[in-house]
Amino acid sequence: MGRSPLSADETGLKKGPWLPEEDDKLISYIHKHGHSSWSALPKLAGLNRCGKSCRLRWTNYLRPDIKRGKFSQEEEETILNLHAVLGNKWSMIATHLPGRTDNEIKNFWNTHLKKKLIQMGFDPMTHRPRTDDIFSTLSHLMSLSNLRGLVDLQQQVPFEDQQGLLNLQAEMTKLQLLNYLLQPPPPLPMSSNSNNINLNELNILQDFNNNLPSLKTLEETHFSQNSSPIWSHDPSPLANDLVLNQASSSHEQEVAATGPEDWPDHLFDDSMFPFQS
DNA sequence: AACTCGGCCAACCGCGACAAG
DNA sequence: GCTTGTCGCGGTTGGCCGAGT
Repeated sequence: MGRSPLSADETGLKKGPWLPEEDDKLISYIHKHGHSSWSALPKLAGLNRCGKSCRLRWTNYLRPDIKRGKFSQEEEETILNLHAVLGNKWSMIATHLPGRTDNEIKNFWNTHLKKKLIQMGFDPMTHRPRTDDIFSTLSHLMSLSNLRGLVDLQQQVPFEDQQGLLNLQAEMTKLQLLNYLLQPPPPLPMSSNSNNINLNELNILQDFNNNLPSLKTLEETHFSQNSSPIWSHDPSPLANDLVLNQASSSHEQEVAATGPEDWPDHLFDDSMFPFQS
């Protein structure tokens, strides 16, 4: 894994850091002939490297339009915003940052931005407050509203409070399903060409990201309105759409399209409720 | 001065997508 | 439809370098 310490592999091709002479050969060849075939290029250019290595060296380092130096605040914000929508699609993010390579952005993300988000208490993959924090904050809600203990609990509360309890449970279950569908980072609903994200789908994701109520809002709303459904606060109707969009299989779509009361038991297994154990 | 540690980045690997035969 | 070759992407890591002890 990673860069081999060896200078050449079993095929006799050189590996490891590039020498200035090699760079010169590659640049000179590409300036004269272009790079229509990377696999054929090394031989034609007189390089003892594999085509893959040449392509990487050119695209990540030698290309004339590469911008060097620190990322600006604007670039940093662009990366954060795009990552929130696209996830680890570095090449797609790079298309929005002229002069920056996917590798450079990936490195910047892994060494700076990811740590920054973690320090701020955000999950770097979902850009939401850390899941464990969510669960610790809401655990007291769930202790009042144990989905699997619904019947028992219902028998212990006055009849007039039961509808509120049901509402809360339904909405918490929805939140759980959403969380389930969003983690790991949402698989993008791609069109046939994986490099061309469907703009409508992108807009839905962006809108959802912008409109998803924060945990604080959810909690405040719930406590102020007591038993009102948490998701009724959502100013956007996109939450339900997103659940449907994130459901990649027909079965998931079927589940998402129905109400929590219709969802199958396997959605409520222990893995869905880490805060209960 | 010598050593350790951690951050950073260039470059490698594996894999999936795609095209051609 | 299957196989093979090529390309591009994302994840990973070796090694350099500066800061700290």
